[in-house]
Formats: sequence, structure tokens, C-alpha cells
Amino acid sequence: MGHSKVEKAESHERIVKVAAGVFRELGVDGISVADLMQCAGLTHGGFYRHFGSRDDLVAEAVERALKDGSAVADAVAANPRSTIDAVVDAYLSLAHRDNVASGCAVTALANDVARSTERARSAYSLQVGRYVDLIMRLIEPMPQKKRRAAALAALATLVGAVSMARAVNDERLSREILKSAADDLKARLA
Amino acid sequence: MGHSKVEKAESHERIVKVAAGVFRELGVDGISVADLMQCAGLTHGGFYRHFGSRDDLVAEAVERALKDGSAVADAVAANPRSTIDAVVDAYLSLAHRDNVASGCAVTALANDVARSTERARSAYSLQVGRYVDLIMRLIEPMPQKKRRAAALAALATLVGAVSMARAVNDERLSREILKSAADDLKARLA
DNA sequence: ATTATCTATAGATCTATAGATAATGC
DNA sequence: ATTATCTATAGATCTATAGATAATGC
Repeated sequence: MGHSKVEKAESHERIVKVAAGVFRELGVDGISVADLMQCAGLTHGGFYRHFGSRDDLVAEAVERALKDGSAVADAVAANPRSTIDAVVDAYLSLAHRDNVASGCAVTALANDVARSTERARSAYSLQVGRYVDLIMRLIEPMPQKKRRAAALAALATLVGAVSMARAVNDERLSREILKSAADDLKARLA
Repeated sequence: MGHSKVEKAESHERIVKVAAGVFRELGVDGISVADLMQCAGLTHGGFYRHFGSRDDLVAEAVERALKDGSAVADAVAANPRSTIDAVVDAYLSLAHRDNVASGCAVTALANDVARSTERARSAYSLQVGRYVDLIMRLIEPMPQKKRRAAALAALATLVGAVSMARAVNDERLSREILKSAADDLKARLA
């Protein structure tokens, strides 16, 4: 039974981190407060010392998921020698398709966020903007005018392809979706 | 209190129809059996004479939503003079974005289906195949070899754009997503 | 003294079932 | 006689709260 301010901050961090993963995997309504707290190594009674309500955690966890889910993209952005092809291949990889809990939340939480609080939707909107900016920088050779529109359309292709690849239960079709989207994107952004 | 076989079939139909809409709008876990039955004008006790379990209704309602949601696409497919531009404009319209309950279930149910039964996922896979076939027919001028890949990538763009347009709470950005995707699709499929 | 966490539980809600009621259909 | 629907409720689960416990930090 830890009690210091440091330990409380660590508990809070652990709850949000667990929720950010589980919400992406099982949906925002896919797990109870009690089960979440157990996953974080705590009992459910302590929950309300950290959050005013379940919705408060949802908002904070969505923000966290959006940040965490762009880890790969952030790494790419930090390296000036990165290419758009590398981003496309990473986003449309089998690894990303199969690891929802650590993957991009713009895809994993799209439907949940559309039904969620303004706070969650604002965080989502900001993250979309960040992705668009990243893609724009990576396709600079393209004429300036159409660059933002092309980046938005490219992001839509990435998100839609991974969404469908996860929903179908035909492995061959799933891979075909990812590969077709990747080939198409590389060709049109080159 | 109706009791004929015809009336039972009508009740069943009404429950599935209501569920197909509400599940798209609120998510598969977004409404209780009792509330669904009330929406269908029945009391919740009668539910289990129609379905073995809630999951059975989910599977049937997902199948129905996938069929209903392609109504516009089906109409386009039936008319030999239809164009790919008409499909793109309809799919990426504000009307489609704002009417989730009657819209395309490949977008609205993607995340729920990924976590659902094999039956629901099979229905989803089939519907993806139907959309791809439809788009392929509409872009016949394109060289045969790349047609299927282009159709899959186009479908991904449609699905991703509507998903994001619904999740963001910035109306300007939402419209920009739809318009950018539409312009990009029309240009690359021409 | 304060507070982070725990145990226990209240109150609401959800799925599913039991038994009653009122029609249909042989 | 059969059955579609209704009322009522059992049993499980979920969010949130109350009060106890055990550590921190003045």
C-alpha cells in the first residue's frame, strides 16, 4: 500500500497507460473500471481518487492513446532522412495490423471517439493535423498547392486500409488490402 | 398482442432493422436488449423467442447493416450509366457522414466487427468484396492488371475519410477531409 | 494531519429466464 | 394445443461511494 505523491503519480500513470492500450483493443466500453484497476495492479475502490468519473479517464486515455500511437510516426519525423515509403510500409505492416493496443489510435478509436466527449474529439482532431503535417513534409517534391489535399487523402487511405484489414476474417484479403493500399500510396505520392 | 406467424416475422424484422441502425450509430455495445425491444415497439421479455442470445442478434444485425448500408452503391451498380465520380461524391457527402445509422457499415462497424464473431466478420469480408467488384467495374478504362489494387485502395480511402470526418469535432477540418479525399480519388481513378 | 489505497456495499443496469396472458391455427 | 408477447424477477455486472487502514509529510 504505497502512499507518497510520487507513488500516486505512478499509479495514475499506470491506469492511464493500461486504459490507453485496452481501450484501443477492446473499445472504450470493452472493459470495466474494476478490471482496468486490476490490470494496473490496484483495486477498483481507489479509482475515484484519480478520476472524477469513468468518462474523465476515457478522455485522458484517448489523449494518451493518440500520443502513444504515433510513436513510429514521431520517430520518422525526427529523422530528416526518412521517406514517405517508410511511413506507409510501417503503417500498413502486419505488425501494426496485429498490435491494436499499441497502434495508431486515429484508426483504432475512430468510431469510439466520434461518439465521445468534445475533449476526446479535440485531441483526435489535433492528432489528425499532426499526421497531415508529417505527411506533407515527406512529400515536399509535390507541387505545394495540392500537397495538403494529397496528405489528407493519403492519411484516409492508411486509416481505411488498416480498419478493413482488421475487420475481415480472410487473411488473404486482409493482406491484399494492406499491400494494395501501400502500392497505390507509394505510386501516387512518388 | 399479435400472435400470428406473419406478425412474428414482422416483429423479428423490426428488431433486426432497429438494431442494424442503432448498432451503427451507438456501437454494438451502445444499447441494451430492453431498449432495443422498446425501439421496436416490444417488451424485452419477448426477445429470446426471436434470438438465442444477444450475440445472435448482433450477428444478424451486422449482416443486415452491411446490406442496408450499400443501398446507394447497389443503386449505382444497377444503373449501367453510373460513374465512379457519382459513387465517390455520394460516399463522401455530408449526408453520408451525418447519417451513420443508415450509412455504410463497412465504415460504421469496422472496429466493432474486428472484435466480433466469425459470422459477423465473414459478412463484413463479403461486403468488402462486393464494394471492390463494384468499383472495379466503374474504373474499367484502367489497365486490367492494376484495377483490383486500385479499387481496394480507393475503398480504403473512402472508409478512412468518412471515419475521420465523423471523429473530428472541427467542422472545417471534417469537410476538408471529405473534399480532399474526393478530389484525390476522382483524379487518380480518371 | 493528510491521503493513497483497500474492503465492502449501495444502487443502477444488463442478460436471460419463468410463468401468465391472449391470440392463432389445427 | 400452440405460441408470440407480456409482466416480473433472478443473478451477474457496473459505476460510484462510504468508511477503514496504513503509509507519508508537516
